[in-house]
Amino acid sequence: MDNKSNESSKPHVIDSLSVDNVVLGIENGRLMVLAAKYNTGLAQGQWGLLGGWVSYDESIDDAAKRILKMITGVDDMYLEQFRAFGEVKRYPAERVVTIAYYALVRPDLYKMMPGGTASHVEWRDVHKLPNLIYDHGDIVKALLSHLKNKVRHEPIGFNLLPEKFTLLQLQEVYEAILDVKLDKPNFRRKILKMNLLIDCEEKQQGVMHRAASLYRFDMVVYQKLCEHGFNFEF
Amino acid sequence: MDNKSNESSKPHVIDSLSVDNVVLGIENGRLMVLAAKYNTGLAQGQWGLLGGWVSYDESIDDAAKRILKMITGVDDMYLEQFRAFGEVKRYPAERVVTIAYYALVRPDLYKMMPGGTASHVEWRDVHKLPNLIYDHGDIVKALLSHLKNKVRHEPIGFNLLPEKFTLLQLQEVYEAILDVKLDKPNFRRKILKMNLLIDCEEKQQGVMHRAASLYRFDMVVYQKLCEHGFNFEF
DNA sequence: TTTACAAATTGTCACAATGACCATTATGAT
DNA sequence: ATCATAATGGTCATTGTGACAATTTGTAAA
Repeated sequence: MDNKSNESSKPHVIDSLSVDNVVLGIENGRLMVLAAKYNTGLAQGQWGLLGGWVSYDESIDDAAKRILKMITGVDDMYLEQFRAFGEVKRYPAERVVTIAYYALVRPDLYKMMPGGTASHVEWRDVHKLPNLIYDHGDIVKALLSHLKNKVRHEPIGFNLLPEKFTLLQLQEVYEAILDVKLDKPNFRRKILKMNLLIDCEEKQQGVMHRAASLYRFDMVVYQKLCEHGFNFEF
Repeated sequence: MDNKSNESSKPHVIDSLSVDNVVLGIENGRLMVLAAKYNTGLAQGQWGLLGGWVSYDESIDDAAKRILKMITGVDDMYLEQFRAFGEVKRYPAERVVTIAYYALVRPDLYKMMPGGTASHVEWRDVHKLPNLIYDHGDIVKALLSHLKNKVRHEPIGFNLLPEKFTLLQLQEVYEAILDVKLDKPNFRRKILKMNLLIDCEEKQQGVMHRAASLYRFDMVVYQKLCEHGFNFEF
């Protein structure tokens, strides 16, 4: 967030430029976002995205990573730039442009260790968000709509699912993001035909019905599809 | 561009934040980009994109428009944000993050009136660009690759073609951006089937062969497809 | 041990979309 | 009239799609 605290680290930050990270994950088939409760500055006591100032001597990509780590303790998350938000009044105290980044991850994989400007960090259902500071609500909304689009042209799931997963789990990722119900047999047929998945020759464990086969992504194909795109209408 | 001149308009600009516009158009089936030759500041005498500083009291979108107008005299161009470029050393003199915008237009429609920091403005073939200042070459390259992708999911052409155009002209737009040859009958079939075009019931004039029918975009469908996307594999 | 259930998986079928072509038509120029 | 050049129309085999019905497999209750 654009939290300008009173300590004067002035020469080291660009005080008109911040970064805000939107970390998304799926829990029980619901799309969740990581929110931070701030304990200093303008945003004190309020919820917002995982943001902070860009330092003078780091790239914006590095700033996003550093800030994510500072707030959550998490180190190894792949962030992608979404876009800049630059309305004049978006930040109340002064003029601040922010660059939004996002990540798609598995909530269970990361242990949050809140630090820096945030006192808590929590997963929240994207459809039941509290009011967020500044324009962070708009950022989330814009990102969700961006993702709905993106999902149709690029494979996703690699970061959202465990290494080995069932077809239904993958389907649920799509359903959570697109917010629709899909036909199981047809989903299976289409996704299998694109050669993106490798059969692990293993079965799901501990379910009280017929166990599903486990699959993993073929990373070579995955990369290629990410670059060249494909069509996923459903 | 990120041209920090020596006049001190200091309190009015965010001196770590610039905007760079990439204006693209098609001329004789070739994709062209608008380049400016600067006459002040660090970039003096060199070619670059259409850039400048973001003022303290204008949104970044407004800054992009203002700067475009300052450099080219052109007022009514639709700009869309591409993304931010924020490597530490991208600008030599100090730390500057830039936000790239782009437009797709008809070159013949705009009369350039160079002004502000630029002495000339010229259309250049994107595949035969001179060396551009800073990371402007990278920005163009990244944008072209972004467009190749975008074109497959959203209709384009509205700003690139005259109001009334032939199917071949539209096909040439796709060919210029995708840098491939397409099959004429198949292109026709596919594009017509999506209900995006309205037959003007008019023929092309002044060609020395069978005249083609003229079409125009159905703006309602066009908007809808822009939002919801579609599949354009070819 | 049978039965009921839940979900995975396989299969079918009519229909639409695609890619690679070939064929026909229109029009100015020679 | 004939030619050159594109526009436009059509064929056809193949593949992809959506809507389902049918079958299989594993757990758990009767």
